Amino acid sequence: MVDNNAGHTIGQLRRGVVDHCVLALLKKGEGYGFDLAKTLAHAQLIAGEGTIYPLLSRLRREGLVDTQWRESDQGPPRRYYVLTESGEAALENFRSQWARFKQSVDTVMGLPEEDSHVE
Amino acid sequence: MVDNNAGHTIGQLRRGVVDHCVLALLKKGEGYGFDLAKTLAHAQLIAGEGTIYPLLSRLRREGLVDTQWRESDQGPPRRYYVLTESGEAALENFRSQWARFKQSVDTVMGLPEEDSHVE
DNA sequence: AAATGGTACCTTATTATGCATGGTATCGTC
DNA sequence: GACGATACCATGCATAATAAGGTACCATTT
Repeated sequence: MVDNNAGHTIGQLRRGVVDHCVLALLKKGEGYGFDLAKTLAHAQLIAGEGTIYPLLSRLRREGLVDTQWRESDQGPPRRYYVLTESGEAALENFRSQWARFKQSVDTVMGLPEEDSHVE
Repeated sequence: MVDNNAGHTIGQLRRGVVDHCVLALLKKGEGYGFDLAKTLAHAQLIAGEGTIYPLLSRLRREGLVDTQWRESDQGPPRRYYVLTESGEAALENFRSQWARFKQSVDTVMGLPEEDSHVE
C-alpha cells in the first residue's frame, strides 16, 4: 500500500516505453499476451500482467498490431499478435526518439555521452 | 490541436524523468524556475514553462529542494531552488534506476548493450 | 466426472504527471 | 503611464501504468 518512492519512480519511467517494447518484441516474432507479460516483467519493464492487456488492446485499436486466435497444444487458446507495417513504422520512429531522449537525459544528468551509432 | 503521435510519444517519455533532470541541474548549482524551464525546453525535455512550476512545487512539497526569494539585478525577484540532502539522495537513486532502465529498454529493443559501469 | 492449479485473457477504477491555457506582478524603456 | 519581457502560479485535461478482481480453458488427480 505504502508506495516506495523508488518503485514509483520506475513506474513512471516505464510510461510510453512499454508499448514500444512490445512492438520490438513482436518484431522478433509473433507472441501472445501472457508470454509477453512474463518477458517484460522479467526485464522489470512492467509490474504484472494487469498492464499488458489494456496495452495490447490499445495497440490493436491503433492498428499497430494484428491478432489471431489460435489453439495451443498445451493450455487454453491464445491470441497471437503480429506487427503491422504501421507498427514497424511506429517502432522505427520510436527508436530514433528514444536515442535522442536518452542522450538528452544523459547530458542533463552529467553522464558521458557515448557515441550512439544506430545503423 | 491535432496531436502528432510523434510529439505525444515524447511527451510520455518525459514522465518521471523531468523532475530528476531538475534535480540534476540543481546539483550543478542553484537555479530559478524560468531559467530551468528554458534549459529543459532547449534540451527538449519539457514543452513549455507550464510544466516547470507545478513540478517545482511538488519537489518543494516533498522536501527535495529548498527555496529562497531573492531580488534580481535585472527583472522581477526570483525564487531560487537548491538541492536538499534528500534531493541529492533521490537524484543518486534515480541515476542507478535510470541506468538499469535504459539498459533494459535497449536490450528489448535489440540495441547493443554498452558496459554500463556504475561505481 | 468433479475438483484443483496453472495458463490465458479481459475489465474497471485509481493515480500520477506532462501540457495548455490563462492570470498576476515586477522591471526597464519609451 | 503604457508596453513588452521576465518571472511566477493555478486550473483543467488527457494519457497510461497499476492494482484488483473476474472469466474461461486445459491437464492432472482422485
